[in-house]
Amino acid sequence: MAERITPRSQDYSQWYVDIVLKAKLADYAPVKGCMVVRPRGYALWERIQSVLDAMFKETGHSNAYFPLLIPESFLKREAEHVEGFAPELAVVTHAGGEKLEEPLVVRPTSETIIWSMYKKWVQSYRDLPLLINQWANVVRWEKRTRLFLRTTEFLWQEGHTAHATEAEAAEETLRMLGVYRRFAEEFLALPVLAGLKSDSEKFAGAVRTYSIEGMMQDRRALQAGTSHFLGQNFAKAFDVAFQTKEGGLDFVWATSWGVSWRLLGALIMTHSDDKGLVLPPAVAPTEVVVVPIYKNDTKDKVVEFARGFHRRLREHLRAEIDDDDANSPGWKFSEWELLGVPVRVEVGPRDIDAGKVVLARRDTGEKISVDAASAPERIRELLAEIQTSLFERARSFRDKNTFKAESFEELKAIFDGEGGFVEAGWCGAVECEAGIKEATKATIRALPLDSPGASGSCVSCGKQAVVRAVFARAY
RNA sequence: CGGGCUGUAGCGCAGUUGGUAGCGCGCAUGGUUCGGGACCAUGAGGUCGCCGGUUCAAGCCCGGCCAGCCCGACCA
Repeated sequence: MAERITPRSQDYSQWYVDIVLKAKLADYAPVKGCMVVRPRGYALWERIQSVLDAMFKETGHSNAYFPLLIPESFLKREAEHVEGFAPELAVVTHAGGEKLEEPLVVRPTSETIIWSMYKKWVQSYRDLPLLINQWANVVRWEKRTRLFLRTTEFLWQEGHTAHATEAEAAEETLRMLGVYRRFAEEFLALPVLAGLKSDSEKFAGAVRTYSIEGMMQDRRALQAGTSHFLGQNFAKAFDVAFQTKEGGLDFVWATSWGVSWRLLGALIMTHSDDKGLVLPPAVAPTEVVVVPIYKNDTKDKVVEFARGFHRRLREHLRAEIDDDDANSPGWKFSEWELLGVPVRVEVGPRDIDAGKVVLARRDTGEKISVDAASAPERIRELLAEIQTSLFERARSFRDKNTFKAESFEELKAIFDGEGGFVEAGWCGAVECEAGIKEATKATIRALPLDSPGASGSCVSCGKQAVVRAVFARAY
């Protein structure tokens, strides 16, 4: 039977859920809000991990691991931090058959336990910088969950760095934002807007929060990664001071930054279509699949050829072959499209006789017949083309749906319509930000880093703007 | 935490005025097929979300509970 995917035009949310379930990326777990990542989804996460991890190492970071359970009192040391996270904590009160003296919080993020350790490890400027990342699971008891985008438990990485100077920490914050941006654009083919968060959107306990924001196909924004400049907030809360080179005593300057498996949600909602998943080749666990097409009398010849061809492909590519007898070629075509494999090779008796194979692109559906001998090279070119083309397509969609608004009426009109990213002047007042959210459901996604700065008047109150802000409805 | 919807085979669903459960897909076996989701035959698979009530009899009626998803407010 056709595994029907709800079309995007009919119900975008349901389309997203259908893709996740039917492309076998994940499934609902028995616990509310929790999700099982299936092998096809986990393979994607592993690709993300391996590339990002290499980028972190290149920028001087090392991996470590801190415990899942955090003494409840640690969370309370930083006032804003506890206020921000308290409502969504899972707390262990009993263990080993007894009530615990002090409840243990299942980490919603690891700043507090990490800074409690940094206190032991940092005495001198010679101990700095401390550049540590961890790959971990965290738990946040969210009211409303969505596969990959917001689950009760999720996998992520969190970098936590300690520096001797404010400037160095500020530089680190932006460096890692840059790493995220480059990773999103070059690897995931996601064009992202990099910028500063407004105070109301910043991380609980941060001085400044930066993020990268992608535009999904429904024109809503998705925060795809964050990098926080924490100032000396956590150093003060955990009393992490060090001897400076000059002999003085100073609190350490900090950053933290993270991306989660939410990136998979961003990938899906940016590139996929009504036939299923569409993956950028760089992230696709399988880059190319070979589908032999045969009748009874040609089966041996075709399968043998296809297997040989597959072996050649495997020398340089992540290649699979689907020579399962149970399904027809048409069924296989649809199935591999659903699973998002970027290039499909079709090999039948006609092709073999002509010394050709057919290459089918997942992103455009286009098919070309090429010489079998040069096909592996042609496939590699095609994969590169697909990678570029997906990025360009997404960027062009985003640019087409990015607007400037000079007045509240203009801004409102855009969000009364299809929405998108709207750049507008902002005076910096929380009342104006809240008023716009009230009227349009759009929030400030970012104050763009490459923005020309203040110009014109605030889109809400009309006073002199201090920054240009990008508004959008967000996930 | 509000609003909506839904719990019946692995999945999607039907089940009439209450009468003791069925369809499609999938799955298993065998055979025929195979260039865009093939077909035939045979077969396996169910404490109808849970508890209680009404009744000779409950998937269906009544009461309560639980769970899940989707939509909002809050968040990666």
